[in-house]
Amino acid sequence: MEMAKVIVDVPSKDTDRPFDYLVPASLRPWIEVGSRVGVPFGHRTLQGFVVSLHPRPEMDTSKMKPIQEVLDVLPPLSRELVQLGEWMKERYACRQITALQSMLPTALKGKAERYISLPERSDTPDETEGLFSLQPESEEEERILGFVGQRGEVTIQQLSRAFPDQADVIKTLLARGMLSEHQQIKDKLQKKTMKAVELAVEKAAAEAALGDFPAKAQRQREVLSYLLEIEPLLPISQKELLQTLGVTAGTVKALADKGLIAIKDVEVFRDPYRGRHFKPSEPLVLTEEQQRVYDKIVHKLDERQHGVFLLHGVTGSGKTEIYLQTIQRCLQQERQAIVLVPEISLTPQMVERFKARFGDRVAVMHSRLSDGERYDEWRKIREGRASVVVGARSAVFAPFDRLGLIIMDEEHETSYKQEETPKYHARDVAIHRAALSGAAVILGSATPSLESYHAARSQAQDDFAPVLLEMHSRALGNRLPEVRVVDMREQLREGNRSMFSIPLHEAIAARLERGEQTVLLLNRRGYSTFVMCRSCGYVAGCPECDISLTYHQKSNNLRCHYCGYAAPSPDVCPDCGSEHIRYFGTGTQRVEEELAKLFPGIRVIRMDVDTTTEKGSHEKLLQQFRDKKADVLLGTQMVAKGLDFPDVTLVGVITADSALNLPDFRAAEKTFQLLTQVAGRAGRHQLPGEVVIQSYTPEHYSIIHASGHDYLSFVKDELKHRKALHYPPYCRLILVTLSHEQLPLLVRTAENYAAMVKKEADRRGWFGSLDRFAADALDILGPVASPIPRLKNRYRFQCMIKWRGTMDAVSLTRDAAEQLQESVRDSGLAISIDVDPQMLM
DNA sequence: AGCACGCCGACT
DNA sequence: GTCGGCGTGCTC
Repeated sequence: MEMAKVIVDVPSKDTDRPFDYLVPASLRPWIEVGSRVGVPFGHRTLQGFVVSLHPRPEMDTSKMKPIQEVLDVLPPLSRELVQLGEWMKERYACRQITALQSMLPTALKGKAERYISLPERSDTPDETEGLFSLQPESEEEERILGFVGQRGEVTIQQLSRAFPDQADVIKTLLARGMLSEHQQIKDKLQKKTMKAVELAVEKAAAEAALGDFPAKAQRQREVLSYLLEIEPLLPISQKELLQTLGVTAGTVKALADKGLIAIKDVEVFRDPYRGRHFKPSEPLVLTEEQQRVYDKIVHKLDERQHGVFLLHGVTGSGKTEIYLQTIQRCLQQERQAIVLVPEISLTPQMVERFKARFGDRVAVMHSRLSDGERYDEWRKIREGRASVVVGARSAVFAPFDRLGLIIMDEEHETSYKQEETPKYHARDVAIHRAALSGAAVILGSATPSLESYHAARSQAQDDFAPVLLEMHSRALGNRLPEVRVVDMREQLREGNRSMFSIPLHEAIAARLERGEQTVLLLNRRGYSTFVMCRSCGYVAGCPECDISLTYHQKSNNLRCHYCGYAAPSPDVCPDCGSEHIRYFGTGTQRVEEELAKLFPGIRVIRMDVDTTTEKGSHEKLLQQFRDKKADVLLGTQMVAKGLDFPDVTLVGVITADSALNLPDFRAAEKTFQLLTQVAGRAGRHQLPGEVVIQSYTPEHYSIIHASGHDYLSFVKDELKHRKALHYPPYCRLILVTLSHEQLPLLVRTAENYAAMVKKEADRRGWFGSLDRFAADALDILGPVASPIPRLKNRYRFQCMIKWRGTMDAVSLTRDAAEQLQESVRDSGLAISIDVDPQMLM
């Protein structure tokens, strides 16, 4: 019989490998590489993915179990995606099942459902027959058997709801073979859930139970008294409970079996969405510059070979039209295309441009879709009803079978890096996926990441290094806007203490007079609105995460934006009792207030996390601005992205350098990118544009070069710094974060870890300063406390590994982590590995 | 991750 | 002796 290798849905070290199963002849026609199957695993049935098929296995098949069921008519993964999963496992040090699961909509994360039924009559007597009675021995048993017999098949949940406190009787019936159980995978077509725990009995009853608990059940007692003590109004997360009390899931389950507590699946969140209609559009005539770029890409498409292009084009140079026309070519070849855009710019206007050109053949994947809607879009792709997908990061896994082109717009955006496991970068995944299917990749940006630009310029004999394509002029022939940098220190010296400099003030006034519009950007990165006491310096912080709480005006409370902790905003200082406690930071509200003071009657639309949380509010605000219902659009980063309004002739940046001093080696790059993006918002049409940038460090090269629209000079300066300090693109990084509840143990363990990595690298002759001219080099920095030193009651330490060369540094760090996990018996230790991290703070 | 197995300390 | 909690190890 044929056999299949299957990756099962258990994300742990021991099970992170294929398991062998027999392929029953009856299922054979439905099983391919990439099929989702239900397989017996230990005492349960699990979901798994077929990663290979073997017609005539040479190994011993006697111990193998057969695949139990096939879950889909069309395999949800292609051979190529399965291969991509293997690559991700090595590249990002994640579990293979985690990589595969991340490619699919959550609707396809099936879980076994346990069904109870009456056993089939068999002629051959069961061996248990002599030992047990096959007749019901009590009225209770009779009632249960009757209930099951009447329905034919029931779930455990139904049965235990109908017969509460009869778990033991049911178990006995199962053991005697009078009831039989089978498991089947059921798709989770609903929302995201987590296991949560709550008391199942009245408080008094629980306290009573606590009293006459067996002395032995110490752990259970702890759990129960903890629940009584904190008295949660809602079920609390099982995971957190286990971490807090240092108990195992078994203990919690024992309590649940006793009926004292209940374990439930609780919905985490959900949000709906609605579609729209689109006017058709025709291809535009390309400029000479666009045509040259187009020809190069199409040449590669026609070869049907893997190729990567870095399309560097100034804002307004018409990159989108290049995307549209290359996609058209790709479709003519009967191949399919993926368009990746940053989550934040995946607006209806953006989608409209693609739908207008390609109609129904466009599927859209964005994070605001509900699981059900996302599943529908996914099926549209899988079943061949769509041949173009426009989507955020995860759309790179769209289940096309004849992929010809992957486009990544705003290639430099950090949101292409997934911050949860698997911590992949969509750019790298895109390039590797394209290599597997002979597709072309276009990375487009006005401000390419230094990694991509450096790779393109150095043109190593690496297949994956992009070919550089440049567009220097705007498609409509208009000029880039004038940029004026205002030195805010000088303003202060001249006695202007307002957050608006005189030039910006005058420029806004002029726009108001002429009936033109203004976009104001508040670079809030690096600022937060925290609460501080001006008498004693007390700052309200999160009790579990050691970071300051953020003030939210709408709800007048303080929140931790890492763990979600919320507390009412204090009226008096909790430390010294002073009333001089207030919130600090340059919030958009404050700018709005000041604008109203300076320009009475000014109409402002404010766009920030507070005003755009509601579904659709983002688009609504932009539409109002487009309809000229306001003079000023004021916002954070989100106003810098891809917006295109004809009457905007002024862009003001309130503080350009607020992010420059952050402990992040990409601070200058991010500042330059943001300023360049936002400057590109002005004067895109007939009216000439003006940009005013306010800065406290106007001499900084990122600000000087942004004001001169001079990407090349910026790159030159920035690369000098990167080279001197050994940062990407001159080396690669791996960030290893260790966390534990106990600080001393954590520190010891982290030091151990660094020593282990050092020792192993040394053994291979890699370890040492990157200053040396060795081809293979590795340095490890730390351990040091993480930028977030404590999160959800766990201390965090990190090591930064810098490396270059052809070595496998990822497996080195991963192996060391696993070795360490084994040596520290305490399971409370968590180690996270982030390959090529984006967020360093 | 779950679930059975088996060790070992508190009860009849 | 035996019941049951809780750590250990395995899953094709």
